[in-house]
Amino acid sequence: MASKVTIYDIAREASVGIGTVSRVLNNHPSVTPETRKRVKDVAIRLDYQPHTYAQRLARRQSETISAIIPFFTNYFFIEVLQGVQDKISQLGYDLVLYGVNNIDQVDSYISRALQRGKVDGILFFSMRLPERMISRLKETKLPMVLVDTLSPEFDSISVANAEGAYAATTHLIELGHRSVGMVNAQLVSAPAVERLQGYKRALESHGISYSESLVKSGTNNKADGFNREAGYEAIMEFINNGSEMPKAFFVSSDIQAMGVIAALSEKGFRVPEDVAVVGFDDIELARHIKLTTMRQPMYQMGVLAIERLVTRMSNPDMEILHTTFSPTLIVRESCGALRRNQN
Amino acid sequence: MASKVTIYDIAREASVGIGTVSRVLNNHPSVTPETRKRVKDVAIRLDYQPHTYAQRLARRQSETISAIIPFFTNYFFIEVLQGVQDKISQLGYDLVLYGVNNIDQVDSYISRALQRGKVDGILFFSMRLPERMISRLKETKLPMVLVDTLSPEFDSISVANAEGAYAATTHLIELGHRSVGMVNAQLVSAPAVERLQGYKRALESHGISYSESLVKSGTNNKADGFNREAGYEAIMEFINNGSEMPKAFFVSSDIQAMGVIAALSEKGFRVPEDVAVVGFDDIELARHIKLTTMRQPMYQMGVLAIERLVTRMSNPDMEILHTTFSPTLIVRESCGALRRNQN
DNA sequence: CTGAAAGCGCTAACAC
DNA sequence: GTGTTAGCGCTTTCAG
Repeated sequence: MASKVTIYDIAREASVGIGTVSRVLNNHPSVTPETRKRVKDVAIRLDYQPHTYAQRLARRQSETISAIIPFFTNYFFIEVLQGVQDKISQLGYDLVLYGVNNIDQVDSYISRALQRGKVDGILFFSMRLPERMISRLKETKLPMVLVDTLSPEFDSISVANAEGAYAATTHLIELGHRSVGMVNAQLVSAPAVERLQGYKRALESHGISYSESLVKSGTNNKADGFNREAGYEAIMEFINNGSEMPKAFFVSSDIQAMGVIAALSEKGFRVPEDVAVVGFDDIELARHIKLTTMRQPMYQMGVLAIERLVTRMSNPDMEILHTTFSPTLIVRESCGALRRNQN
Repeated sequence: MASKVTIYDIAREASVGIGTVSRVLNNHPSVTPETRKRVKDVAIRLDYQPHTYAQRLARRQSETISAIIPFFTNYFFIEVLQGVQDKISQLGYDLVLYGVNNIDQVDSYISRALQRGKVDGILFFSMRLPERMISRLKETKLPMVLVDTLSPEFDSISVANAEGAYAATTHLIELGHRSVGMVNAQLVSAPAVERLQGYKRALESHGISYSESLVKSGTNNKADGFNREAGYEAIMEFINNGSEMPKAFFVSSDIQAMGVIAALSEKGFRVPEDVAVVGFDDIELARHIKLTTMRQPMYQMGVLAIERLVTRMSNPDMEILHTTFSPTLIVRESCGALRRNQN
């Protein structure tokens, strides 16, 4: 029998008014210890459970946060999501998930999250925020934080792409490489642009001149070029162009690095002996294929995203904050550093 | 300014009662076309949005489904989740996600989902349903469907493990192998038991006698032995035992197969030339490492899970249904079949 | 400190 | 057809 116990039942059994019951249940101070105990006992005996939606309606608060995430970035978001989930349930909030399989769903999900009273805040992941939505979002004043994407109008949590690319490239240079190429994603993507900058800067700081012919992207633009095939194609371009193969590559994502390595070994280049490779992201896969890469603190980013959101909720006029995390270099075998050390 | 428009505002502006407004908004038939239009126009002009929780309270329906999923099965659930999400939003429901990072969270999440009126149904993934929860679940009569796990008391969607194992093993046998071993997970896991059965049955049907010494598990029991290290260890056991290495392996999961292949190549066995391997799951990784495996129709399972749940919701006394999907063999390079064909 | 009463915004049964 | 009214279950004044 589904418990249909309401505060009225408790009030009757405990011979008090519903107001008192409500106070007890919400730990309101002004209740005598005696009545408090009496009410509590009855509540437990009756196995009372509050009706979530009645509370939400009366409190004018949803205790719910929704996350709009692209399912196609898979690896990244799943780890961030774990941080989000842990923090969110620690706070007693609910997480309603809007997983985007198709970019067209974004608008409708935003609209849904915007329904009056529906959620207290939104987390928006990895996608460009549609221009036409910004004003609506601003109007409703619904707190939102962006994760892995940017907009001057909203708080954001992201990763220092340029810095990470700088570190990755520098690592390769310090390993003795003077000829380091880059396999990048499409430049429509902000992270791709930033990672390219970091790469250039690293070259520059080490007195190596930048050569456009050493950076390739592939043509497959699924996920803005952050995909395995694009990595594969990029290497093939080097080969088909007859250009000389660099001795090292910084690749803008691990998943592309997969393709890079496949193409390389298909063409007889050994990694890392002939060509060293460093990726970006540290997806779970990276560990398995022993890829040296830049790790983003994904779980932490999730946790912080919720913390920031909650802060914003209780402090709507707080100045907008953009936080960027520094990725850390994870040295595995694909860069050749370990082997070198052993000698 | 956040729209605070209620049906009262609409009623006033359109000079009708709130009942009529509600009827129009809910497409109730008994309203004149004229008033219907008038009300609709006002609603649009005022940018009216229903208050979700007021509706849920009044309708005694949450239009929400919650999914309790283990985050540690990563690859599998994320694909299933896409099916779940697509179907769920097509039905206009909300998905509240309870991601389990730690098995202890299960009880508390179930309790939360069980809160009066909170959700219309639950999807429970991949984990053993805690015994002590079964009676509570039954009592509340809240519809629930299990995905990738079983209990006689609830509807379930799962994969035909024995059948898949049979197919995988048979494939190896048909490739000419008479000595095929199995690397299995821990037998506390139902899928592991079933996959072992399928393996045995395949041997038997092809007149090959089963030998216990050909199946190993490794000792790492994280995720019930469905992990990379366990696969690695299993192969090492073969080597340390001095037992002869089988020429082919059926491995109970792709992630274990990763470890198997790593161990094999570390010990100088080439895959598939020296040892053929077939996995199970077809996680995304499998494609990258060219692993032959048994594919589970994950997206479809997600879609069906929601369909089943919705059916159960509108038909509580329906007989309990257990659906099993047949996995399909995906031939890639690790089994040696492709190479063979080329000859 | 506590009870009564007035909402929160919507649905649905009931009259006319 | 349409307006009125009574809830849905809880929170929160407002008296006392």
